[in-house]
Amino acid sequence: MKTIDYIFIDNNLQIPKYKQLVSSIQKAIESELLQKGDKVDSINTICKAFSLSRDTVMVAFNELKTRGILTSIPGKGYYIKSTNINFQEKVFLLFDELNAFKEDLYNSFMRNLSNKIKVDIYFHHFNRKVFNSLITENTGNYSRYVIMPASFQNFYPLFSKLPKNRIYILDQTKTEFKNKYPGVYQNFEKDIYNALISGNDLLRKYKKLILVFPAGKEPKGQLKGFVRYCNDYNWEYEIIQNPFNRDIKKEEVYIAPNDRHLVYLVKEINKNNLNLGKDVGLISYNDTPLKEIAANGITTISTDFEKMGESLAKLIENKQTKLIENPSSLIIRNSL
Amino acid sequence: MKTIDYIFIDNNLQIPKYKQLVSSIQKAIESELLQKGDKVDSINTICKAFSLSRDTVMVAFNELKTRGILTSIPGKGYYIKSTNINFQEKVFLLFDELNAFKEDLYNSFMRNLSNKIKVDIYFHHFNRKVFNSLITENTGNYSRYVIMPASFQNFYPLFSKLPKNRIYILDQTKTEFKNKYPGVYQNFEKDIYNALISGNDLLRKYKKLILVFPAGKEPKGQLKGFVRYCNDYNWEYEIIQNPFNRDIKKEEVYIAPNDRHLVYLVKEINKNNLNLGKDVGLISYNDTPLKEIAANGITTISTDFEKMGESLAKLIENKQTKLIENPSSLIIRNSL
DNA sequence: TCTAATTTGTGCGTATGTATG
DNA sequence: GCATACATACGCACAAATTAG
Repeated sequence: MKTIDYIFIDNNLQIPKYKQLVSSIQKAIESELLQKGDKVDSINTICKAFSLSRDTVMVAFNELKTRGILTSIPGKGYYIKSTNINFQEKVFLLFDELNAFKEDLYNSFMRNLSNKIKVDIYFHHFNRKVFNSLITENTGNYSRYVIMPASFQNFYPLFSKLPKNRIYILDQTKTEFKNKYPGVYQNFEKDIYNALISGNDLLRKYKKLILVFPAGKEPKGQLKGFVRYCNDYNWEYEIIQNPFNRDIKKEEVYIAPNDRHLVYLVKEINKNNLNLGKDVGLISYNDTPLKEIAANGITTISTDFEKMGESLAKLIENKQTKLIENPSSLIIRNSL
Repeated sequence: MKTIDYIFIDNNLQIPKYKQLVSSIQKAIESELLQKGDKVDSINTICKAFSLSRDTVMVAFNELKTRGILTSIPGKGYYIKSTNINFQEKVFLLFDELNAFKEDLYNSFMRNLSNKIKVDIYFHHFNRKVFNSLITENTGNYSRYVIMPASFQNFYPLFSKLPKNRIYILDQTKTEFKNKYPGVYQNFEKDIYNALISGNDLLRKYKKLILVFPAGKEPKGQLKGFVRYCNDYNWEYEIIQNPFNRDIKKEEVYIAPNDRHLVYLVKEINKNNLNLGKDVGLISYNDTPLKEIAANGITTISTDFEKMGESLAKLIENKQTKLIENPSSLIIRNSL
């Protein structure tokens, strides 16, 4: 029988065998007995050599895989992928797209996470195929999976091979999987509804509300909440796909979730010598520092991305399984 | 024994041998070592030359056959049928940090890249250890490496195991490795120098230039270019680490590369009833759409991130090895 | 081309101890 | 005392990938 000199298993010890195996490999890396790229003995040889169950070795190797230390190639074997044994956890973070307010979310998430946790970031760009392949390709290589599903439907089957209780849904959720997966989400419908109510006094000087809703990436809850508010409070309203070539009239309020639309609207309002915040109202979505000084202050409906990052980090650090609704508010500035 | 110079098999590598064989042939076609119609060495010569099993070679050749790259003539041998290889390019993209103007750069890069190329994005957060481990851990997993080295020194040794001619330096470069690696870079010193010259007429109404330079992440070229301009044009100048608690006086111009400093300055200027663009000047760095409407328009020194993404995509698509200086300009708005 | 050996990956069943309510 | 859930450990079978002869 082959002798393996870097693994030590003691049956009488209190420590579970698979954990002894994990720390054996770690120590072998520390003492440079095992180096990057080295092949580790196969599951079968190890379980025979130490009379362990195949499963026990598998459990140990899987943990090392989720920490990024080992990698496996079916039919070939296990290899040392990284000699950095400091990370206890590796997080798979799947965003929809890179944009300005992700900066706050991501930085707050990283700041609130202990440095024993490593985060890899991916983007699916609202492309279902990319979304699918990123998840399936990275299955098994991370200890936590944080996923921003955008408005994709029916993606549970993708999760079937991910470890349960290690999945977190970010930003969006549906009633269908409430209480099914933990995470932090925006209640889009409620947020816009309540934000508009809290702006009732300021809105009174206008006659018509216009939501700019391109209907691609935007969450449908926004639309629902807007329509519900308009109906409940007897507003004349309109939903448009974009503001371009539109004749902007006095006593209109525009709600523009997209920043390029926002910039266009501000410029058009100035060009037509309309007074922003008096003749025409403007409400933006997702706050960034610059909106405080843009057009003398843009009123914004925004979820608290700092808080979202913090809540997510806490969920992961403390292994909690809550579903947290992220706070949102209307930040009132001169544009309304 | 015959020497075969276009096949490379490494038994210690984690990649299956037949896959190494497939990519050897592909790379030989790419580099025009093998051309359409060429005869490939026979299965027997290859399996003897590299001590492989006959089957291993067969598996590789069969895969190349089903992909339409090879064709076989019984009794004669294998021939290159098509040089149209569509093997999946994977790009390793290492950014410094996630921030608002990366959005433009990244989106333009992705838009200009053919969609068969996959991009994984990483961040080193100006942490040298993270920078090192991300590169070493991902060595061998990608066909292209795009690296934003920030102001790190002496990182060539890290590149030794990366495939040569597959490395691109982004955003920063040093005279030391000009002409060594292709890429797209900002000439920070020249850009700020020329931008300020192009603003000479507008600057004339002020007396003192103040650069807000936190001296951490910011490239030193900015500082050098600023000082050189001030000396060449006889300006009174000052360099401060941050604008907080500073008494802002008339006839001062602030150059604020950091957006939080920018927002603070605008608010302070308003609070002190100073007239932005008349009493006090303000120049920002890195343009984003919102800066057009912030404080009635913020004058900005900015490299063209759209162009940077486009140039980078073209370098990769066309396998060029140029080092491109990205265009930069002073975008004049009301704040100066 | 066929057969065989080795390896990872997955699924299912079983058993034991421990913690929780 | 009982039911339940969870972690640990073992055994077996089968699928799919890799490599060899």
